[in-house]
Amino acid sequence: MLTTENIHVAIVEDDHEIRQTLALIIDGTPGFWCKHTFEDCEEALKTLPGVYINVVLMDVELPGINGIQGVRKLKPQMPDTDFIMLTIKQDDETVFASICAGASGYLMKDTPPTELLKAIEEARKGGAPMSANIARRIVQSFHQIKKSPLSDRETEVLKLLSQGMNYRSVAKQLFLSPHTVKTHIKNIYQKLHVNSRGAAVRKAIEDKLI
Amino acid sequence: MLTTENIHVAIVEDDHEIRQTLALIIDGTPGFWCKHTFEDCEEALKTLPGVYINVVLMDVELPGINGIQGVRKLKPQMPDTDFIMLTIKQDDETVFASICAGASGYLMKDTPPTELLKAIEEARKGGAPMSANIARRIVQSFHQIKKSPLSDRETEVLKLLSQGMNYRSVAKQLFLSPHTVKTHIKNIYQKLHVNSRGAAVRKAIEDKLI
DNA sequence: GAGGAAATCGCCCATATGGGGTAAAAGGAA
DNA sequence: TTCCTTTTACCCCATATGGGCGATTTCCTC
Repeated sequence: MLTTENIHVAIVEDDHEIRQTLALIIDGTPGFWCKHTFEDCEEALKTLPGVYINVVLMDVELPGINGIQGVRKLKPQMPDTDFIMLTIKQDDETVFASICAGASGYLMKDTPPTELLKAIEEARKGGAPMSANIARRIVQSFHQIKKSPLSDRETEVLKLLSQGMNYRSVAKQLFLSPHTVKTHIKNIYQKLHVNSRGAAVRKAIEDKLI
Repeated sequence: MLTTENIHVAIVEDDHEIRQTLALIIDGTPGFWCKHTFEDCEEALKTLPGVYINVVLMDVELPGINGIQGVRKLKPQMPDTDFIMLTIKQDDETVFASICAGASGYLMKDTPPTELLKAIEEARKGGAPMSANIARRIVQSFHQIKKSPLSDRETEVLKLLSQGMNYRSVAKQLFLSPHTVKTHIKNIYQKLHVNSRGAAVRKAIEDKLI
């Protein structure tokens, strides 16, 4: 019965004390079982791919192969295992790199034990546990609030262009003269500092204009 | 004293019953105050920019201006206000569009009252409250492990195209004949099922190919 | 060793594109 | 009021583009 089975946890953490503390928290809680602890990724890479583990707590700042590189190597070999990064840093780069590498969650090292256990459960359930400020950072990376340099009409035109339409199709769609469409496009290019469809579409998407 | 002040909440939700239920939950809880309710974005747009509101609960599926468009219009005028989307859908597009529009959180409509209130507080504290599976979707959007249908060369060509280069420039850059570049582009179009620069660039970016 | 992508190069041709202009009406901001 | 932006519309013209063909070589897989 998977639902009543313990969650199998592994820890990769170079600091002896923290490692022991984490292991004690996990083993001291019903439903959790700390199966493996590693001092570094090199050790983890030797053992983890061959064993059954649900959640790996992975320190980010590790000597040698760091936690992010570790996840990048391990995740493809353990697609059903969830990786939760533990870190003292919370700069955007580290957070994103971890997530891109395949981590499911991202917690600060000072996360209280109860939170940590909840996070492990949440990761197992398919969630993406992360400290509130980290979640916000990720969300903010989507925001890009700066307002569009393009007018509504121009945005509309560019959107259609990005769908592969040409002057005539856009004109027909928007009930405009092809000449007008062309004027809009010229203005779009000026505003975006580009001079081709490809570059315009790219810039528009990157800047979330369309 | 901001810390002891009630959290001022507004609701935009077309379903009468849900709207009343949400308002009751909020007004029935110490520390929360439902200041406004709206049936649609049009109404909300008239009133909200002029009032003091901490958190807006915004239905996604609204008649007329939908919740995403609503947030896009409102957020720039209310940068200190947090928007939490409420939805029955959880498809990737909707989630991402919401977040890009400026939403801070994203909850399913069946979120229990206590969770909802926690989410409002969390948003106010600078977090990004979202249902576990939605958080996971966002995280997964970073993963994107699926391999490209384009060959390395084609990817290279498309990347240059997206920067605004034409056949000749690309050819020069890659030490190829313009004919070859054209052939690559034709193949790219075939593989991506498009027939123009704009659409190719768009698809490539959306599928994270370049 | 046959089949199939990938990468390279070529030609023809109708049409789309981008850059250079001009201009007028409507609406908001200074 | 004046100025600017937006939206609409038109002109000319050189060049880029996309679709239709075909071809060789290499390399990988079956």
